[in-house]
Amino acid sequence: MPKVGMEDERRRCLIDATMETIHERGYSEVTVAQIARKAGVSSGLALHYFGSKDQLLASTMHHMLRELGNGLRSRLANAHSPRERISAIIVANFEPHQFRDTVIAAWLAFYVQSRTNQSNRRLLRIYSMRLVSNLTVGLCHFMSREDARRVAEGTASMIDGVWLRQALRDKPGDPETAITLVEEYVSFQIEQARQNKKAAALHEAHATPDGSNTQ
Amino acid sequence: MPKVGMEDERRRCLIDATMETIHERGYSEVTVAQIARKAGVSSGLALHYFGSKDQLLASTMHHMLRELGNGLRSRLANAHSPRERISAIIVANFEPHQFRDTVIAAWLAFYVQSRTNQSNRRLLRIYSMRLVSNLTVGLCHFMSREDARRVAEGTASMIDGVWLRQALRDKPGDPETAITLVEEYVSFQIEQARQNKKAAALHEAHATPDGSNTQ
Amino acid sequence: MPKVGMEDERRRCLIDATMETIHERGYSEVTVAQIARKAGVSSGLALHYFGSKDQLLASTMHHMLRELGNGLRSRLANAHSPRERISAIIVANFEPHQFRDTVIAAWLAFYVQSRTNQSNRRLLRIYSMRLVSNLTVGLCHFMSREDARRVAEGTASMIDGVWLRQALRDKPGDPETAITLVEEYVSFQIEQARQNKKAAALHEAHATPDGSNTQ
Amino acid sequence: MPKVGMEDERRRCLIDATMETIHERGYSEVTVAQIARKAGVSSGLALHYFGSKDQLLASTMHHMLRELGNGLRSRLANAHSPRERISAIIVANFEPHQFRDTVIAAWLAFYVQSRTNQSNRRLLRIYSMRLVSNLTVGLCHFMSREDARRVAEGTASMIDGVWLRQALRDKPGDPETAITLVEEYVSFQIEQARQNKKAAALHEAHATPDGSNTQ
DNA sequence: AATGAATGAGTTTTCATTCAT
DNA sequence: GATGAATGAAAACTCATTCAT
Repeated sequence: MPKVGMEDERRRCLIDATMETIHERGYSEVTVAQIARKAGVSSGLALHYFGSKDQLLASTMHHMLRELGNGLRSRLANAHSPRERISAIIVANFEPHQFRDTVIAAWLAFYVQSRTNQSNRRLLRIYSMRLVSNLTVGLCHFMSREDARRVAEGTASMIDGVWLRQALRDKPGDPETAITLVEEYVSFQIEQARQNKKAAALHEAHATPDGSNTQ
Repeated sequence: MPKVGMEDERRRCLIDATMETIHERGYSEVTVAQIARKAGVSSGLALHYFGSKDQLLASTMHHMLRELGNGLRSRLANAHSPRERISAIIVANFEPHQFRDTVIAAWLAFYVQSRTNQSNRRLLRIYSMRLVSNLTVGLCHFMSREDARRVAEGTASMIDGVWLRQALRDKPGDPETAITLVEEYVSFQIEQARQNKKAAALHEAHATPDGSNTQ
Repeated sequence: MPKVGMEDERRRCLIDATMETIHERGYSEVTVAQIARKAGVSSGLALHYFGSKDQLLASTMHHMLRELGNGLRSRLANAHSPRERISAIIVANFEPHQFRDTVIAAWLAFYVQSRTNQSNRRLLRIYSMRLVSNLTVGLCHFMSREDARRVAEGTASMIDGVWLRQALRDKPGDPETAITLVEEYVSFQIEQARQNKKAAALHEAHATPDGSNTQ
Repeated sequence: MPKVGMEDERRRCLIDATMETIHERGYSEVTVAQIARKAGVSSGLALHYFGSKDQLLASTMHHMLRELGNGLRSRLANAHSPRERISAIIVANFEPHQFRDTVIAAWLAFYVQSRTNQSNRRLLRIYSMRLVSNLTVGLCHFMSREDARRVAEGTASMIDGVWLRQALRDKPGDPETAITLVEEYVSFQIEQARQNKKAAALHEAHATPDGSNTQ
């Protein structure tokens, strides 16, 4: 009994089923038949909607990136200072809906698999660069551009590392703890930058009390 | 062209070929035939030595864990203070031989795949717990056990995250940069703990002006 | 060219093809591809229906046992005396549809192969014990239980032996001749039992001239 | 350490190992490696001695036929009457050395497999025809040639059937019981023939009291 | 002579994809 | 649109056979 407008729901349903199947069996063991069964449709229909297994997988990754992007965008909309923007980015990566085992499993699978899949790789790098770039812009308010880049990279590494380690845990992930861990790293770096600046200014004052600028 | 006594060399050769094939094609696209071709042997021989594709993959993971463990052990042997031991653990994770694209690719593949493979999972968790435990022991010299645990987890996350992100880079990884990033995190945490302790002591002094130390 | 509702016919077709392939090539040379080709389907479909080669072979044996059982049951339904029941059992084993080269070849293959296959062995023993038990019940009307057992075993041996020898013949088997051979054995045994009984009765009469019968 | 005259022993050893392997795994599961391992030699040597797996199997069958033939010949040498010769043939088929599970298993395997192997088939038919022919010659002393053929065939069937059924039993076969079963069949047939002849003679006497012979 | 490492042809099995219904 | 029967290409795996040692 075909219904109008069913298609979008079915597609969504198949994408969810794809993530769950990756979670349950692992990326390399996923079959179209399993996904279709979990989605409650025939394997023929799954292929009909997405064209091929590869395209179904690619669409799933697209979907996940879009969800993450949407979350980030809405978090950023409510951030009104550089520091808040940095936190918004971190929090967006541990949104309860994202930081679930199913999503984590799918996410890592795509992450690793992207190494050898050009089109997925491109997508993921765009996302990843945007993340680092957003962080860098925020951090630039507190430190040199060079340092900001480095700290942004460190922050991104820590976010990704927390995800990766969560994948092997038995207990569901706790966004709070994860956020605290990353926030702490950022805060230390900002504080350190502040102290360095102060020290530099002090040293400056001592070295050139006549007000001449050595830089 | 059978040769006697070649078995160990051949096994090693096949394990290397497995890592390279994972690197080149991705875990889910690996076939025994490709591995065997790269190792310069017939697919029959690969199966003969390892029993099955699964066991070849498992043996490869075993091998990688052992290599990493050996490196860590020899680094620890030369570390003579708690702080040095912490650094030794970090450095061991970015040993030039380990921090190569081929090894990184294989490593991540197994990491993610272990989520759905019980025996691999067990292996990896043992390794992972030992890493965090070693770090915690070292950090306990500078902070409370609770904090040490948290910082050790953060350190491990950052190490894993750096690996993960390196997997998607085009340029070969730079151990120096990676080590610096992680070391900085640890140093900040230790420094922070030192300051907290000092502050606590100061506060204590105020509270008990007679100079007695209750802790 | 998929058709709905074909499954049962296809399964039956594959089972027939299995018997024919065993007949033509011998059990140890049978391949799924040959069976599928003979049945006019792809090897994938054969596996799809039966799960594995082993299960296809097991299903074929099941089918043959069921056919034989059905034949026996319908023959027994029309038998109205102990002697007729014995004959019914014998005739059922040489039903023209069963006593064909193809069926004989498959039958013997399974028989011999069951020696080393636990689940097939169980099936075949159940059938074999039922056959001997049925014969024994019938023969008990003419002789002691002990003799009946022995004669039943002899009858079964002869039936199986006739099948075995037919397998190596060039000419198609002749049910008539086969039945006569086995019937003759049974008739002799029954006749002998009758004579023994009479002799015993006579001897009894001599021993107890008053005519009383102690038996 | 090659020894002169070892070859024959090795060949014999491999043939025994072949029979045992057939017994343990079943004809269709036999591999050269298993046979060689059981014989305590390398698979290369097994092939070196026999040329190929097929030839090793064929040699094993040859060997078994020769053993059976030798046994029969020595039994016949001690038989001094037609009736004794018949018994000798029967007994030879249940010689304790022959009527063992290992030999039975191998024997049946070759029997069934011969259906589709021309050279084995030829061998087996020669043996089988000789058996029936020997029996027929013996039985001709007691009945018409036509009846003798039929009874010989029945006897052979019963012998083969007893072997076949023994293959599926758990308990080791009992030659005594087997021999009794077959002997009984032969005795009945001979006795019956004797009675028929007497009846015919009697009837003859009545019908033609003048002594004329109607053939 | 004897080994067993090595091969590669052949077999089972899986699964994405197609297509008649 | 929707199904799932059917295919066939590709993969894992087995094993007889070869051959350097």
